[in-house]
Amino acid sequence: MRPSFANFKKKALENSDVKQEYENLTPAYTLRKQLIKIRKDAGFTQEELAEILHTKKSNISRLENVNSNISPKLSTIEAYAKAMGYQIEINFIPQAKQHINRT
Amino acid sequence: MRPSFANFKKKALENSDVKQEYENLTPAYTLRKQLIKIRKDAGFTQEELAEILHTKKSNISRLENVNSNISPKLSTIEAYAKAMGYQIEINFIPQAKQHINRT
DNA sequence: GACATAGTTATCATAAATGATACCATTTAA
DNA sequence: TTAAATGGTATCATTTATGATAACTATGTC
Repeated sequence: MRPSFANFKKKALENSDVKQEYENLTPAYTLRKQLIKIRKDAGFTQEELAEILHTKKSNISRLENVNSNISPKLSTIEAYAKAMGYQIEINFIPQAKQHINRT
Repeated sequence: MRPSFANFKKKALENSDVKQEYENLTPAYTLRKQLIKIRKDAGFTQEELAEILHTKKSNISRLENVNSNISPKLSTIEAYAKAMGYQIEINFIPQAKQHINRT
């Protein structure tokens, strides 16, 4: 395989639906979508929420944006939720044991 | 009121049942209790968990300890949970509107 | 076109979480 | 009574989230 094609394949996989679906299951991704939803439902813009939290809209954007690779503090999520009229609840779900798939 | 007694009352209130119950409802407090529970249920010591997470037991203690006033990162909670065989799930619960209590 | 609104991205400074080390308290077993 | 095991506390260094500012895209309205 020529290197250029290998490189193309690698980059393609990075943006593939497989990776996309995998990332959609990540707590961080789910969280951001939830944050955006409760803000929109409450009828606030990023700038309005920022003012309530005494911060700037750019910071709210960074928090909500999927592309940002930060892992927010629990208190940040709490404050965001409270400002929009929500409490947060964290549940721990037992993981199913992984086993090798023998086809 | 003499200052010494005022000071005593202040310190007493800080440790009162009222404050205790109030803090027990906080997500941070609930979280720590949940963390400790899943670790104990899985049969691990702080030191054993620390080794899995490539860190030190003192850091695990700080994370679990109620007296510590840190607000952990989401990724930290995730890693802890995963190491003990759990996934985390964050739910947003609508807050009941506060109203002034007119007695 | 000009203008406002809503959100994004980049950068830098600051605050806070985390890592590492050391030491202390308590409990339990030899 | 020692010694090991478990957990807690304090401190410092490092990493990282957050705050603040500025510039940008995209959209809609006049």
